[in-house]
Amino acid sequence: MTLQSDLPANSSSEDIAAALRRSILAHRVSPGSRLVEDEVADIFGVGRSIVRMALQSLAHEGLVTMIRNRGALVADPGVREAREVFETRALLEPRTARSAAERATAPAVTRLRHHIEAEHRALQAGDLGQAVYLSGLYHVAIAEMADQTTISAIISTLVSRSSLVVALYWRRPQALCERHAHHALTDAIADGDGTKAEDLMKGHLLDLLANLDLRERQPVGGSLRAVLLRSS
Amino acid sequence: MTLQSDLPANSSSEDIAAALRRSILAHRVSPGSRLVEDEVADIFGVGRSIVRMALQSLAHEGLVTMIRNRGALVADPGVREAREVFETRALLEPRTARSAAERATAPAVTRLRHHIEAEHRALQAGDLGQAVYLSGLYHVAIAEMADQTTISAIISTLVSRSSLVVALYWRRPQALCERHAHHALTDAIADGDGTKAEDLMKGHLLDLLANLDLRERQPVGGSLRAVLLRSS
DNA sequence: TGGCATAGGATTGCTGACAATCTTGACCGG
DNA sequence: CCGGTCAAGATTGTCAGCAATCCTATGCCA
Repeated sequence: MTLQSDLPANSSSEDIAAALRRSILAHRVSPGSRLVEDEVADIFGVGRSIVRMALQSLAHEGLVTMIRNRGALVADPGVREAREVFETRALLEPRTARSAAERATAPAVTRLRHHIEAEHRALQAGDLGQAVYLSGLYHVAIAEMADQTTISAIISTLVSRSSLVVALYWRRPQALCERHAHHALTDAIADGDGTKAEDLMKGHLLDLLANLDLRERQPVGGSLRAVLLRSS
Repeated sequence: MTLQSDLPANSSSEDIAAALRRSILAHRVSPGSRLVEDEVADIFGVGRSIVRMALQSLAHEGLVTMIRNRGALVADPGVREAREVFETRALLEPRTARSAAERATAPAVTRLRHHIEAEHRALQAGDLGQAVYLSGLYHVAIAEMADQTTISAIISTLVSRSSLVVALYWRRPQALCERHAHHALTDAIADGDGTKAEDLMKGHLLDLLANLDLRERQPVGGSLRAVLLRSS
């Protein structure tokens, strides 16, 4: 496991959860990897109880799977969950994009464009994982513009899980569609055109789902033994 | 704090969380009440770590608010959150009801009717809290019929939070509308009429929202001191 | 060789104790 | 009488250690 920790020395469980989350969403640890409590605790320089709390948080978000007496794994969503996550987003995000457009402010739109730029830079630097992570932040930023904390929180976890799904099922290495979709959507929001924003978001999500390769797949990772058994 | 514990002696954190959840949803503990770790631990005969995990679970569900160094309170949603919870349900549940209708099976419909009967009995017994709890289970049962675990889980937490909202903002002591709405909805599902089920669910949720008294309200509960200060 | 039992190591589950923090109530000066 | 300060009690936060559990690998036997 290679987690860059930025050494916050003694940090709270939320700090640890955030650091782990970033690593998972940016695909620096792959789905199915074990997250051993002692190991994580040593990396961040904290006790195991802190790590346990952080892992439980991530488990509630669906980023980590905890199995009793066996520990925590980075979640490894199947095709069914992959589909469900995007279907749920399709129910929530279009309407939310409309609300965001209806109450768009100049600084908020600027923030959206900065998100897109950062994502673009990551792509050009070849860091696909980081780009996916930033792309998720863009969607969360829209949800926050809509000023509905409840929906915003739900979308945030769905976006997180989408990042795992993309790590496992994404078909095309370079997703050029992304950039255009986000640009067009941002323009609609900047114009305050709620209907257009709603439509664009809906199309964008369907597009993402269509670009997944949702064929049944053997669960990846797990123990080394499982990997070797599978390759034989 | 009066929590009936049914004494499962040494139970897991999920058992404790479930017991606490029931007590909260059935309005046996009021929003704003403190949930002291030692106290809960004694009631259920377990250690504090177990209780901590259970409380953290409930916090993630939005039923409990945890404040660092100050402990856990039963959540006390404001009018804004009340509205948002129902708005989110209005986005998710109608479509889910349609799916449920489209794949309805006879035993599942029977289960729905049993839910309604149980709710009815609770109402007649005068246990409004229990009735609200069972009414929530009815909605969750529909979500489960739709066979979408992701949406189902989200709806489940939203329904839980709705129960808190009802405890705080419900306008009319006897909600007769409920029974008719649930009956009609069940009929539509039994007939496999997805469109009708979707419409009925939408109307039902709007109806619920309309029956809330969403005027700004001083936060209830908390410390006794806060209560007394407010009444002066 | 292949299947099965078993010992060893690794990891998690949990408890008790102690430190850190907050609340409460009394005290004191104005 | 009022406001502020401070100590005592209550409660949470964290850690270290031990027990329980599971995985792995070795050895045995057919």
